[in-house]
Amino acid sequence: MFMSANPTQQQPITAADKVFLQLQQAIVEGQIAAGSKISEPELAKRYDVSRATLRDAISRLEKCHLVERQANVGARVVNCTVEGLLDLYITREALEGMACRQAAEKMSNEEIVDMKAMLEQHAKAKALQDGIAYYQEEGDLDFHYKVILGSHNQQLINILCGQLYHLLRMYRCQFGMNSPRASKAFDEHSRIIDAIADRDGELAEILMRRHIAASRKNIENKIALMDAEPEQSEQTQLQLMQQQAN
Amino acid sequence: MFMSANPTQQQPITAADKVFLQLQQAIVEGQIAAGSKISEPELAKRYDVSRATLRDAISRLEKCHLVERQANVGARVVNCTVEGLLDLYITREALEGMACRQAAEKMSNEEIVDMKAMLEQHAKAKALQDGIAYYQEEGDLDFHYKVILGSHNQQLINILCGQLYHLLRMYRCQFGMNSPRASKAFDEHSRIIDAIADRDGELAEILMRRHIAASRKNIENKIALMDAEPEQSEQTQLQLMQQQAN
DNA sequence: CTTAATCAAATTGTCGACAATAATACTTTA
DNA sequence: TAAAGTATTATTGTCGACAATTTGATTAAG
Repeated sequence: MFMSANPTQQQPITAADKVFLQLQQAIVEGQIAAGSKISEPELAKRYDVSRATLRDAISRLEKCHLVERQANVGARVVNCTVEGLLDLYITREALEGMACRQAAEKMSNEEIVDMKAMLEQHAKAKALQDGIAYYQEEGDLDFHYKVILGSHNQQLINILCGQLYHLLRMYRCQFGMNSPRASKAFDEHSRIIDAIADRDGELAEILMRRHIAASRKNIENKIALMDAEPEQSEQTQLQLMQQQAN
Repeated sequence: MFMSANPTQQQPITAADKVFLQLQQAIVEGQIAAGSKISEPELAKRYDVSRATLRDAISRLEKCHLVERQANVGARVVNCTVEGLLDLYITREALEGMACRQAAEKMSNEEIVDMKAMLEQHAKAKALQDGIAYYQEEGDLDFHYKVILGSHNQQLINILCGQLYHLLRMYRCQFGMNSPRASKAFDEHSRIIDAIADRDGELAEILMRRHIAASRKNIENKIALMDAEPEQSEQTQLQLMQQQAN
């Protein structure tokens, strides 16, 4: 099967690392509800660490924009709003577009060969009609991840892989995005790699921006559709947003 | 005179806030040397706070990419390399370009009027031949700051104002960038505002990207020039990069 | 003399307790 | 009864001390 390495997950060294990773997963998957307050004493007891260690973990969650802290008040998990999701996609369009342009200029030939091989595997899985869910989730992230790394721009890599990546995962989990655009997305990925292989940075950026903008417009359409039929509750609306973005 | 509000500087509430702001300034201005190790016991004594408080301050410095921490080893101030500077400008080009596009779509008419008024003041100061240094430094940052806020995109605002802004200031201080492009930059600012006022997001993005790319190419030219005359020391080379970027 | 191993010192990670601030419950007053 | 003020409780911010790890210095072996 695919090697589904979580791009940003480094193995934990210290105790605060472990708590950070556990909290991160709990927040991304919604076990700790979006918008809920984080109680330091409670979580310190639950994870069996001191408050100092827990605070260290929380400060790292702040770095990935998963929680927001207020002085003398405490930390809250961010709440997933439609505006926040659109803001995130706009930001990704800018950053990943530029990363793609840089990748076309800076990737080594080996890296390009590796990426083509990865896409071949995706194609096989797709043809075999199995592992599609896998491709839809991890496979898509892997592709974007490799392009970002290919930029060889530490600033872009830090922001995209270190910060926005986990927030994106959170939105995908909480809004239940299942991506029926899988086959279309695969073709788009393919053309992007071609542009990179041709060392055509300008085209590579345009294609990546379109690729991400298409997902965003998909979401916007769903929103507009929901606004036209306002008999649904807000909660149901969010659940209806399943099967859409990639 | 101008109201030179530091865009991102919120007034300190807690002790860790004060230490954070002092350390931030010290690092940006080079009083704490780039690349140097941060000794927790030493700085805790110097600023007369406990190590826990100091560690909290350091974790916030990490968020602005001013220091990098390694488990069980400690924190170091980032070192200012030419590659890092170019990476930063590339990232700004992507993010501020998109912010400018969004600003053209989302800014209120009042905001646009305010920004035009600000540019008028810059023009007066420029005509009067005084305050030019001011315009070159704070004025330029104020312009970019207003455009970023105008995007009304919290993600872009957080990344640009909360993180990259201070790193950019650090590079400007340490490389002594004085921006002789002031008058040219002023014209570019002017055209960007026109595009925003016309609600032409596509043009606004293109102009902002060119504006930032021009500064980057200016830097790259200096580098190439220095590589052609390699008799200078690396330290001297960095100092020679004065008078260039905006 | 160089390299490896061992030991000592310093630094980082973690903990529990106290102080300061915010949130809640209660009382008092109009 | 409603509103404002006060007191109580709980949470966050800060501190000093101990444990674990790294760094360097010293010694031993090749």
